[in-house]
Amino acid sequence: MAQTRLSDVARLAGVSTGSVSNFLNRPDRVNAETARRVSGAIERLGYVPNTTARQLRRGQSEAIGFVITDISNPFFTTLATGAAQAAREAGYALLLATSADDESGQSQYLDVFENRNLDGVLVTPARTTPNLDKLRANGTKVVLVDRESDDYCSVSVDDVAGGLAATKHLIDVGKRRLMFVGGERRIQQMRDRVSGSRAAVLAAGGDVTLVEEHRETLSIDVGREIGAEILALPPARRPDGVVAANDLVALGMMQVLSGALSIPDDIAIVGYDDIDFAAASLIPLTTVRQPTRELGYRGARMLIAELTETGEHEHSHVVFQPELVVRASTSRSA
Amino acid sequence: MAQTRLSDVARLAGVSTGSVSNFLNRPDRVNAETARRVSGAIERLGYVPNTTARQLRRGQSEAIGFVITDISNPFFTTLATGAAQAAREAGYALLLATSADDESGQSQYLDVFENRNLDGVLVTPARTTPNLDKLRANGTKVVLVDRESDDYCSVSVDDVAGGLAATKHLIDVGKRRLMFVGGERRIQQMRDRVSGSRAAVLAAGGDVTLVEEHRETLSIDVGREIGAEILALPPARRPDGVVAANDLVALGMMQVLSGALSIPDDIAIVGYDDIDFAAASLIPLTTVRQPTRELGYRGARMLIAELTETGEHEHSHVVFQPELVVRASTSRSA
DNA sequence: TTGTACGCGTTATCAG
DNA sequence: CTGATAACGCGTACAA
Repeated sequence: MAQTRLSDVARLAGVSTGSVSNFLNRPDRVNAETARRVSGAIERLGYVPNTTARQLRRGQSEAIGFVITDISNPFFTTLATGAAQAAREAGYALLLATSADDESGQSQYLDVFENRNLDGVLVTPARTTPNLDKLRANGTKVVLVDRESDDYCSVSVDDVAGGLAATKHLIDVGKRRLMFVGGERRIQQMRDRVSGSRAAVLAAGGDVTLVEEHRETLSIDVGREIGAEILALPPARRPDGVVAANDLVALGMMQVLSGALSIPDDIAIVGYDDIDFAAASLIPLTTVRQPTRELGYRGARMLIAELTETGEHEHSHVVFQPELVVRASTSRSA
Repeated sequence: MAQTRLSDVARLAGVSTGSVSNFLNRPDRVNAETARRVSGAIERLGYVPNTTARQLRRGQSEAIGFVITDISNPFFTTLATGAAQAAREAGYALLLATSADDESGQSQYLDVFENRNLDGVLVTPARTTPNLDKLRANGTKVVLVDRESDDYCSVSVDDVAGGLAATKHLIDVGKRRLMFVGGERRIQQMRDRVSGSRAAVLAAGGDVTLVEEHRETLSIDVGREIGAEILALPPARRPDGVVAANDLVALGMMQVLSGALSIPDDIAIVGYDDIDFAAASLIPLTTVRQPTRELGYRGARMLIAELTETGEHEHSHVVFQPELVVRASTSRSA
């Protein structure tokens, strides 16, 4: 496609390639007349610099990656929106990839980026833990989002507090037979939310019970399944309060349950994340709000800071506090 | 940092760089013994080829781009999922970008990719029409998704049929005072849906009326606004049937309306797209289903085909038919 | 079959 | 401030 290159511009402008490059990258080092001519030539030729060559030369891509483990969950896309904004502001490209849980069951996860020599990646909790150390050894910076670790920079939310707040709220509105619906126990995040939930139950004293239900994935469909299971139970054994580990399951459960039971009277439901659809439900969903966009934004900022900083790097950790948003799914007055 | 390179592998294996390269790219041209040693050296060094250099040399990136105009709309993420799968299958990377409607009001749209020398991009309808011709002149292939044009390959859905089906359905269930809620009229897609809707009204004869409401964006919030406006109307002037141009607005409207009116008796609502949340609503939403994932998948396949084909290119166009999915928001029996 | 050498388009260094 | 030139890491003729 006969790409017009730097040297073409130089020739047309009657200057050297060095000057064109300078004009592009350090405009202050080139005199006005030269600048004018170069700029004119670029215009006339419709020249667009070749990023690949620049990358090769500079040894960096000015691009960061973010793999979305579940793109159908608005929580992750909101995270991505925040990250994208930070990237844009800093002149970085954000390479989004969807995690490939392909047929073989093999999750490719970060392999997608293995090759694409990004300057850094944002990593969220997932079933399959990628080999972060290998990535780092290859010179790629890593920042953990919505997850903590001593070995990496991270931005996260206090999940123990979230689980606790959700559960305490149910107890406060008079619920006693509680159920916690969570995801993979392997994910630290899930363990934290559960332990917050347990702590709340413990603090409430003897008459509150908590049963736990864990599923591999937390989707609307899974929510429907669990809802159906609850309906199949004899009424006396049904929970009267549910803490769901994300809004998707909560919404799915609520759909099924609202047909047969009264929400929040017979059964109250708390979700997690506060995705847009939580507030938009016909019975608005009480949920634990995470500063989702902010999470993505700060994570990306942190990553870019690490990329541009000189000298020794010190891992930093930001922990946000979640906020319980009370709506009609747990409270008549909300 | 000190990235291990091809020559390091060559030295350790005791062969030339050419042989290592051959081993990597045309394994058939290298003898077994050499292959063994190269492979061993790669293993030992943890060598990963530098994609940037390869790109520069080969003049292509094996990456395609897709910009999501509204990442908070699951319709687009589903589209992306389909495209991602096709890309993955073909060994391409899919670069997702979120369209930057930044503060300045300037939509950057495809500019994000301008520089990143992708082999091709997938383009969806948007307020700002990017300069596709310029992109193409630069050697980047373009395929339109969910939108048609003679000058580019495209995958789309028959929007006239969709608007018609939705509207006819409302008329069939006895609605007479219809309302169409659409987005920017500049977008061809919107015009098509409206004209389908009008055609249905016309076909129904005299006693059916249709009012149109157009908004710049079609979000849950906008749906709530319009819902509130409807409630503010004197009952006799309220529509009894609404066709919304996407599920988001429909869901937002339904939330507000369901508080004061009976759905579908007082007012029936049809959405568009069939995102997951349409079926998951407490009153499941009747909607016009688009083969969304398939749309993304086919678009990407088409693009990749164009990239790998030799000889003359012939633009191809695939048009899917939408399917009305009847649920409780328009029919008691559903 | 394998090795050598050159070039992809850019940036950075270093004289001038 | 500008120009020449050497890398960046890899792929591929071409020669051996």
